[in-house]
Amino acid sequence: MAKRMQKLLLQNKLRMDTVGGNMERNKLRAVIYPRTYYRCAHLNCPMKKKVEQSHEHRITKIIYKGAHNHIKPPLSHWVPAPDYLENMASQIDLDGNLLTTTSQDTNQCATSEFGDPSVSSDDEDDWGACDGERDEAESKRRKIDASMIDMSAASSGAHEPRVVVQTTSEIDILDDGYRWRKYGQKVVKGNPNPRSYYKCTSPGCSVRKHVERASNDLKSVITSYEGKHNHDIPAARGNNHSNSASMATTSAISRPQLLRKRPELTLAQDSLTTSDGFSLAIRQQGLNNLGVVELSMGTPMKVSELHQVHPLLSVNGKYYRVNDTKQRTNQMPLENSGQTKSRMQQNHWFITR
DNA sequence: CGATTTTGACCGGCGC
DNA sequence: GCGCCGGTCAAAATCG
Repeated sequence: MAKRMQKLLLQNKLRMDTVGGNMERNKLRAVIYPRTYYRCAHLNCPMKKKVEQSHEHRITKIIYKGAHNHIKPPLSHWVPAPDYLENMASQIDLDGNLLTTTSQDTNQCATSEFGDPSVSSDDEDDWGACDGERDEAESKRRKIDASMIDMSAASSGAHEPRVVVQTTSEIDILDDGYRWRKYGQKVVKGNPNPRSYYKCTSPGCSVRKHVERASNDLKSVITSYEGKHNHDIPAARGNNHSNSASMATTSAISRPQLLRKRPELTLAQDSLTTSDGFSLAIRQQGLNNLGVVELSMGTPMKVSELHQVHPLLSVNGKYYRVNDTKQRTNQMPLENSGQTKSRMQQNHWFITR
């Protein structure tokens, strides 16, 4: 115990010693890993998005921050954060949203519009804090993370981007439908809150995630997923300790109960064009600020990536479990409960509840 | 008793 | 070359 306290104290000391000089590091990183910053075009909507790419224009990391505070508009999704805007181009991002512009990370300070006090340490320097007191260690850590991703992507061309989900919650672990085994816990520099490491328990599946609370906001939980599941969502087990990391620290609701509350949402193809606008939100009961994937009229949507890492989604505030049914080709039976049913054009998607 | 968590040790990359 | 650091391993402990 004393040894751990000593270690924490040492880390805090190091943190104090190494603040400053962070701007230079970030500038260097921006050159290596250009970023694109977006915010929702809707008036006063706090939803933000950050896309990090390698030089090969491969998306290595996407961070969603906040949640939309409005109903999905018929068109338009994201606009570049104005203070980062330099170059303009068209692209479609990983989750299929049509991005009308891109911007390169110049590491400039954002305006107060992006100075959301709830922003975690992972975002704050990028989205608006820029106060010169950013924690160097955190910056370094992010640099290392991005380097690992990008190096792998460059060498193999097959590395999946890391998906980072941030939420405000007293709950640590997102119940994403998969089963995880904790294999480590570490106090990382710049954050007194320990980071927990999890592996997917499915044989042969190498997906990992880590979970930590933001250092500057104890209510903010950052979950990073790495890799793609090569299997379906495991069936709910009996009333045992499945997903015990989650159950132990989060919910009093048993897992079978949770699953019963999530009707099926079936994915028939990766891409689709919607005839009606709505949003898919990575969400969990009691949690509000998880990543959001938007669908709007006429916009192609690719959710296979997200499906691989986080299959439990909500549609317009209702909970769904996403199943990849490419093997099953046709639609699943509709589970008519008398509530809303959304049927996408051309039978690509069937959403039931 | 099997599954999972805990936790100290270890490893490899990186910066100085 | 050394030390720091994040990530992982693996034995012991704990849980259900």
